[in-house]
Formats: sequence, structure tokens, C-alpha cells
Amino acid sequence: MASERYNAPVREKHWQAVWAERQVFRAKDGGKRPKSYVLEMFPYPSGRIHVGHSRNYTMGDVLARYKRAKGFNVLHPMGWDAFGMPAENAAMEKRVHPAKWTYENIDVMRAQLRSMGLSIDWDREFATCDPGYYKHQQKLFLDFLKKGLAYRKSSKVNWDPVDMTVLANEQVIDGRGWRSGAPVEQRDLTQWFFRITKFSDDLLDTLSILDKWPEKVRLMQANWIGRSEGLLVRWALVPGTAPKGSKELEIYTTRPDTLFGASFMAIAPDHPLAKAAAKDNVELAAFCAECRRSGTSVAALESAEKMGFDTGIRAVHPFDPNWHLPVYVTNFILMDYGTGAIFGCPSGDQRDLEFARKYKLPVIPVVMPKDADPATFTIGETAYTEDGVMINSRFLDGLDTKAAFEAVAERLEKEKLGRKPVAKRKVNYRLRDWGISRQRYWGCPIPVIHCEACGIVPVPESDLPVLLPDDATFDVPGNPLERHPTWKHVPCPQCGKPARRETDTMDTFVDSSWYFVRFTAPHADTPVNAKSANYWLPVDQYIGGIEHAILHLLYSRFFTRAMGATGHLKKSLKEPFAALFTQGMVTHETYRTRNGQWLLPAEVQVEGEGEHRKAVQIASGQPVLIGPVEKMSKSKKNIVDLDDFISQFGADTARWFVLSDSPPERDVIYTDVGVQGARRFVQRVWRLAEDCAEKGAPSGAPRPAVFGPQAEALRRAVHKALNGVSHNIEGLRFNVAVAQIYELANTLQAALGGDDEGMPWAIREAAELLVQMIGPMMPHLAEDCWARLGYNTLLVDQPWPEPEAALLVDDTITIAVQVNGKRRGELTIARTASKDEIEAAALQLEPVVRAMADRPVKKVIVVPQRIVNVVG
RNA sequence: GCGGACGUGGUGGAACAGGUAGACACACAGGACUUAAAAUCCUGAGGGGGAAACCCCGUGAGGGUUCGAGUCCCUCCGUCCGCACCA
Repeated sequence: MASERYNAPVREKHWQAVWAERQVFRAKDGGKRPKSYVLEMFPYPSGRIHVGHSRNYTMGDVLARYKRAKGFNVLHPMGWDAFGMPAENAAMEKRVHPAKWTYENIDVMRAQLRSMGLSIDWDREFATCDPGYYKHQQKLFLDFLKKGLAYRKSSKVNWDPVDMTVLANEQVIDGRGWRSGAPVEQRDLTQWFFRITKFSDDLLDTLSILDKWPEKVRLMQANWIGRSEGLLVRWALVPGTAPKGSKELEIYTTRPDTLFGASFMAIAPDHPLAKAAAKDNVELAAFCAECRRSGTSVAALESAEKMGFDTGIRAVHPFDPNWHLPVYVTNFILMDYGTGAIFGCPSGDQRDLEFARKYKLPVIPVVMPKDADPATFTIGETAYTEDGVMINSRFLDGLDTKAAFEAVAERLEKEKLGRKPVAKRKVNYRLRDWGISRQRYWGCPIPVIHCEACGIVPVPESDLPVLLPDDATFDVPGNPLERHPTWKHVPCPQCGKPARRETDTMDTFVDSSWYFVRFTAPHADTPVNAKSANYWLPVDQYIGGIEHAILHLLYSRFFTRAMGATGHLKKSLKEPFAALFTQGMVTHETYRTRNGQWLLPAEVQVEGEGEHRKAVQIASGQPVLIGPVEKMSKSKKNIVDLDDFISQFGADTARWFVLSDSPPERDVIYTDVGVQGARRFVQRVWRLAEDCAEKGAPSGAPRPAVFGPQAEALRRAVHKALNGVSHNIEGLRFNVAVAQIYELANTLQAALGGDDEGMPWAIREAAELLVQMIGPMMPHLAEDCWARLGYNTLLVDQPWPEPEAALLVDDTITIAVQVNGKRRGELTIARTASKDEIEAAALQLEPVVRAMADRPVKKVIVVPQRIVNVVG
């Protein structure tokens, strides 16, 4: 019996050094083995790694190690998503340069990740703030610019007047800047954009081939792209009612079938027609200003009452020159969707209905359910938005919704207003082009120069990278690049006259949109090495949080296409990530003092159970409020530091814990007892390996010709477990693989007492296979046990074992026997038994006879190898 | 409002493809070892009835399909997530 304990922290350091020295995880292009690119979303270097972060990397590492053992040439890299606001905030608050802050964090976090024993090829590491990375990003930008995939336009932005910066929508909370708390203004700014909408259809259509992506993510992306098919319809304006020069109004509709239910037109406050009309109408101008002020934040939209202002303008119904409809400016029409104008059909749209009721506009039912009576069908408080049969619609009456759509489209396409047709079909998208300008210092400079004479001039490629100045100041709000005394002043590359650098930097989502490409050749002097990219891409398994389901993944998909269009990637590479897995978070209780200060779990002592649980602050003895379980985050301090954890329990315990119990896509709650369980198992495996080394046959012992029944049973259990664990790792069902390993450990431990024929050999085999199975999950422990079993090779170099097929199927099996669907007994019978044999045996079973009493057997269902159901 | 997912013991969860529900783990109870504790090992356990054999009930609720439903279909309840004036 082993009496010592496994000293995880010490042994883990040892094995990490061995792996590093042998460079076992270095990936090389090419070779005979099939490739596998395993990638976890790279971290932002925020400071330190906590146990919450570790789950993502552990899952990727299990897969990477498994694939390696399976004979794949594995690429498993790591880097840093290193540009971004937190570094600048630190610069403002702590007077430390963003670069220094970032690189120091990287040093700390790299050491922490290394201590997890990840099978990373560290030679490929880079940070997106390295000039050696962003240089190539600037080159990509210039190529996008050339191809028209990058452009400048004026657009509305959220402007924080205190921090003097543009805010993303997520950074606006209740209409206020998330940092400054100042009310956010809407401003028109000229910004840089990527033309993601050029690929709208492709981005949508290709979702269907991403069969290894979660359905949920594909759906979210499809909704985000938001394709709709409709009709652009031009309405003439009644002369005399419209401002000079305004003769028509173009609207977008997906429901042209409801055209005869129209009772008003609605346009956005920023619509050109609204602006023109407001010139001569003070009240209207005031109304438009009011609409703009209420903003576009979510909160504002939710609370805003639907309001309209009758401009006095009248529009002519396309099918009836005598039918005139009022044109309202409203606060609920968006200028940047469709044409910023609609016709309102109150009976077919809830929002239009509410508007019509408020302004006493007609409500004409035009669609009714198939079985309704047109004489009695009316619209009450709810619009009828389903498909149905047309009524009150002249030539459409009696048609179904789809046919009516077509009929209207066909007629209006032939009608002429002026010289052009009244209507044309139009596919519309919710997706907008991607605004990438940020008025920040800590980002990739946009490599263009503004010249009064030449306009926008790209920085010559030979001048790349456009480096960030080291001596920026962060003591006042605003863009440090803009106020830097010299940086932006440069001669125009074309005419040589004084010109000005672009001081906007790129959204950090740009950095993370192609890093996975760069990993395939991180030292290449062009952005991409075609040979390496072609070899490694696409990423075979991508793992990360669901919070990136839309933006990051969509942007990366765009980049793959844009890089294809600019010749950096081959065009046949449609998708960057062949398989995607979104893992759940690690959550933890939160703790606060009476005055609302967050406390680390390490600062808190918790006692009692259930409702009697109480917590006190260790340092002060003061009571602590136990808050809800939430995702581990720095801001709420409900984190367990990885260094603390590893020095206490070791990396393998952390890895095992985050893989156990909860399905990987679901959240797992961090609890001390859960960790104890993982730690106990680490020790148990270690002792078990020792015991097996003692009681099992020596390594390399010849396989006995005959196994007794117990040894045979053990072997069957082991090979079945191996089969199950292999499948479950491949399917990323780590929690089930863990359970099967537990089960095997139990079986093996129980078998240690047996002295059956061939048992020592079976025990050795079982121990070896068990150790190999835990290898991807607890690699240090497995390596240690491998050595204890008498090997001087490295486990990490061993191929993944294959189960013996003969041991996976049993000769005799036990199947359940039901009477009228209720389980009454079981039957142990040869696996190959025929239906008749099974039926005969089942009918003789004592519990079956009893349950049937004297009723006649009506029918017997026999599903060989599964079940018997006697119906009586 | 629209779209989606989920609901299984005290707890986390398992159950291939409609075929023995509750694997495995945690917590719990009893026992062994120990002067004692820790650690470790063994045993028990969905609920109810019964001394036991065994019987009844049981996967959010109700209904349906089926020889058979946690799994498929319908209705409802609850929880979570995404989008949200998208025309």
C-alpha cells in the first residue's frame, strides 16, 4: 500500500520542464500525419488568470493532447488580444504606460498558463499590440482599402462628451457613458468602415454548411444578418402638399400584399423629406429635434411612446390616384433601415395599429384567417399578422398572402412613375457595415494620411508599420494621438506638402479577426504565408465563450472572405472555423461587506449549511453578505486565483475539476467540496497506479493465453471504458468521460483483490490504459503514473490505445423483460439468441408468469439485445 | 413583442437512435481502521407500503401517438439566453 502522497505542485513543475526541454508541442507544417488545428479564443491580458479562465484552455488542451495521441499533427497556439481600453484606463488611473501595463500582465499570465501544463507551441506566441503583428494588420487594411472593402463615411455615433470618445452601443448604459456617467450625445462623425455587407448573402448562406457549430450560434448570426425580401415602392406626392423639389417618397415593405390596408405613411425624423418639410415648419422642426434627443439607446427606445407629427404632405396610393394618405414624421422609423420610410397598415402590424388608434386613422382589415367569415372579421386590439386570405383588397380578394405579394409586385413593376417603374424587388439586411474607428491610443493605427491637396493617401507599404508614439500622455480625456504634439504631422507621401496622419485606431475586434491565420506562420514577413495557411486552415476546433457568438465570429468570417478577395487567403477557404464549441462559465458565490465592498472568496470564511450558511470576513471578523452565484469576474471579485489554486492543489486538480460534473457547454459552480473531490481523485489514481505496479505483472510481461472469468470481466470493463472515453472526448462530453474513468477506477480497485488466472496481466493492462485515458485531462499525474508503472518513456509520446473489438461485445447479455410495458424481470441469454429463443425463455420467467396470472399472451415484442415486452 | 434553449433524487448530472430512469460524483447515514482525528476503505440510499418476497407511484403540469415515452406530437406553467420600434 502506498503511504506517501502525490506532491502535485512539485511533480507538475518537473514534467512541464521535461516537455519544454523536449519541445514535444512544437508544431511543424506538413508531414504524413493529418493536421488538426485546435484553438481556444485567446485571452485579453487583463492582469491575472483565475480558475474561471482555465476551463476554456483545459477543454482545448484535452482535445489537443488527445488528437496528438491519435496521430494528428496538432497546432495548438496561444497569444494575446492585447489592445483595448483597460490598458488606457490603467494609464489614466495608475500613470503607467499602456504598453508596460499590457506586457507585464502578459508575462504574469503566460507563466500562469504554463503552470497549467497546456500543450501549447509557445514559439508561435504573439500579442496583437506587437508592431510585428499590427504591421501586417495595417497591410491588410491598405489592401481592403484598395478593394473598396474599407471606406470612410459619415455616421451617427454615441459620443461621450466627458471622455471625448466614441462609445460602442454596449458602452452606453441608460443613455450614459459607462465610465464618465455623462449623458451620451448622438454625433455625426466621419468614420472608417469595413464593407461587411458586401458578403451579407454569403455570410448567411454559408451558415448552413457549418454543421459543427451550435445551432444556437448559427441562428443568432442569421438573425443578426436579418435578411428580408420585400419591395421598394415609389409613391407620388400630391402637388402643393409637398416641399419644393419633393415629388415622391420611396418606401420599403415586406408586405406589399397589405397595400390596400394602408392608412398612413411614416418617415424617420432624419429622412430628407422630413428635413425639407421642417424648413418651413417650426413645430415640425422642434418635433424632429425632440426625436433625435431621446436617442437610440435600448432604454430610450423601450420607454419612448410612439409619436407622430402630420407633415401635411399627402402621398398618392400606387393603385388609386384618388386615394391620398397623410405623411407623418414618427419617432419609431429608423433612417438606416430600408429607405427610412414605410406605409402603415394598421390591421396587419401591431405597431401601426397602435399608431392608428392614437391618431384616429382608419383600420382596414385586408388579411383574415383562412376559415374566417369576411362579413364579421374585424380587428380589435391585436393586428392580424399571420398569412391568410385577402379581403377588402380589390383585385387581390380571395388570394392567399404569397400570391397577393406576387400579384402586387408584378403589377407595380410594370407601372411607371416618371420614367421608372413604381416598384422593384429588394432584399434588405439588418446587418450594417462595421465601423472600426476608435478615438483611442491603445489600438492599431489606421495607416492613412489626410492631405488637403491629395485627399486620403494610404501610407506607403514601405513605411509600415505606422508605430504608436511611445510618449503619449494620458492625464486628460480625449484621444492621446490627436493631441500628441508631433506624431500626426507628416508630409504627404504623394505631394510632400504638410499633411496629417489619421489619428483613429482600429476597433480591437479587428485584431482578433485574423489572429488564427497569423498563428499558422507567426514569423512570416507578409501577413500570411500561403503554404502554412493552406496547410493548417481552417481551425478544426474552436472553443470559446458564447458571448462572442455574434460579433467576433461574424467579423472573423468576414475577414476570411475579405482576405480571400485581397489574395491573402485562397478563395476556396470559405469558413475560418470548421467546428465551434461554446463552453460554459465557471461561477462562484459573491461576497460583500455591509457597506457594499466586494470580497474575494479567499478573504471570507463560510460556515454552516443551507439556510444557516453564514460568512465572515477573516481579517475583521465582520459578517459578510452572501450574494448570488455569478460568472467569475474581476469586478465582483468572486474569483479564485490560479496561482493560489495550483500551489495548493496542483494544475491537474484544477483541470479535473473544471471538466467534471457539469456538461462543458453549461456553467459549472465552483465549490470547495467539488475541488476536494477532484483532489481526492488525483491522490487515488496515484495510489492505484502504485498498487497496480505491485500487484500487476511487470511491464512487458507476455500476455497469458487464458484469462479466468474475473480477469476477463476486468478486461471487458477496461476496453469498454476506453471505447467510451475515446468517443466522449471526441464529442467534447468531458463530464461523461470523467464519469467513465471514475467507474473504471472503481472496477480496477475492486479487482485488485482477485487472484484469477491471468489477473496480474489484466491488472497491468487496466492500469496502463487508465493512465493513458487520464493523460489528456491530467497530463502531469498521468506522466508520473506512467513512470511508476515502470516505463522510462514519456506518456505524452504514446499513441492513443485502441480497444480490442472482441472485448466490446459480450457473449451473454442481460435484457429487461416487461409485461404490458412494466419491467418485471430480466433475462440473461446468449447475445446471438434468436427471437424465438428469447421469447420462449422470457415466457418461462417466474415474474412474467406471475404478472400474467392466467391471462392469455396476446403478443410478444422481442427486440434482440434490447428488450422483451409481453402483452397480455 | 419576435426567436431559441432548458425543466430528471438533497445537489451537479447520466441515459447511443423510442427499449431496465437515476450511471458517475458531491452531500448524507451506518460500519471498519485509529488512543483520537485526518486520510483511507466497506455498506446503504428516488418516494411510499411491507419483516421479507414483492407491490404501488415517479423525469415541471395535463393530454396524445406507441407493445413501450425522460426521449416524439399538442396545450399550459416555470427558468434562462439572444434580438428588439427592422417596416
